[in-house]
Amino acid sequence: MSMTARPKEAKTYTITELAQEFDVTARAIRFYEDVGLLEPTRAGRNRVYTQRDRTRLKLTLRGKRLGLSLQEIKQLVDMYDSAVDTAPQLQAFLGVLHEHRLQLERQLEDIQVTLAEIAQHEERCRSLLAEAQRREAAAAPARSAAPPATARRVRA
Amino acid sequence: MSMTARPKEAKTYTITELAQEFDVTARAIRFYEDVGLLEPTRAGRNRVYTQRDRTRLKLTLRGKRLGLSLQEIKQLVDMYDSAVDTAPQLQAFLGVLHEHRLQLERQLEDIQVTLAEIAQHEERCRSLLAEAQRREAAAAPARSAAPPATARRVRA
DNA sequence: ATTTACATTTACGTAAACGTCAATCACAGT
DNA sequence: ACTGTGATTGACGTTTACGTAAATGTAAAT
Repeated sequence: MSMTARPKEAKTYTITELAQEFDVTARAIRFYEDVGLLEPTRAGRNRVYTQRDRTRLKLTLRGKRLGLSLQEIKQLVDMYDSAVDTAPQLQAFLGVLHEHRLQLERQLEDIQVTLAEIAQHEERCRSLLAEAQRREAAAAPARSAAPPATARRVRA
Repeated sequence: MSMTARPKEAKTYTITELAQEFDVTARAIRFYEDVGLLEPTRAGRNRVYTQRDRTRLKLTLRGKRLGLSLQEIKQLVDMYDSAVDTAPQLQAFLGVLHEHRLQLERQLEDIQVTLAEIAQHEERCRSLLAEAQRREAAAAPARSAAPPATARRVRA
């Protein structure tokens, strides 16, 4: 029986593994540790990241894509896996969640508006392009074997 | 007849008007001018913003909410109201639009995933809250006239 | 003619989020 | 024992996006 599977020990990651998986630099990952977002253990000198760290890194990068600061991300992530049980704590948590949701909903609106605008631009662009190609066809009549240079520069 | 309406001259804005309308500082607006996002004319020393400037400012702030840098915003906004007519230009434009759309779609996914997670957190939170309130009711029996202090701290 | 109240310009300051060395350390291969 | 190869640790540098303070101008109110 092969012994490659070790169910006892939870899967861990090195810094380069995480860096490659999420396409960030090791420097960035260490920086996230300085900020308090990650808390890897050590194997001698080297960092060892747990599954929890991996998840928090993932959430961190998602937060960044959404335009949050590392501090904001830390607040949220910390809340998300901290144990709250008293009523005031829970109320505060709900308040933060509500705020976060409102912000995301505003952002969602921004995105949808922008996507609609992009669709319009694309449409206009394609019609202008068709027109330009008609002009070109009229200017360079009857040459189907060797296509014009500019037309070849079109990317797929 | 009142002469407050002057259809000849297009509506313009002062820097403070725009600052108030969009809730940003005048400093920020001037900074956007340094970057090349706005090009107000002058009335003597003072800046005069056209409708076009207002629109570009609006787009700028929306871009910021989406996490774009001012440089990225400038590229996009410049493209959007620049006149392109040659085929290669149009192709390049379409390429940029495509990239922008891909990024927005990724962001939209991030947002939807996060909103779903928030909904879960809220649900769990409310159930824990209900439980906490049951515990509290058991600990402080029969006191409906003067509600307990902690329960009063709950925000609307 | 002052005072008041903004708007502008110039310039330095700053917080965030890393990048970029340089030096040290540790271990694997030869 | 020597030599990479890669991780770590300072420490300083950089870019972005303004904030903030000081000096100046200027139009309006008293």
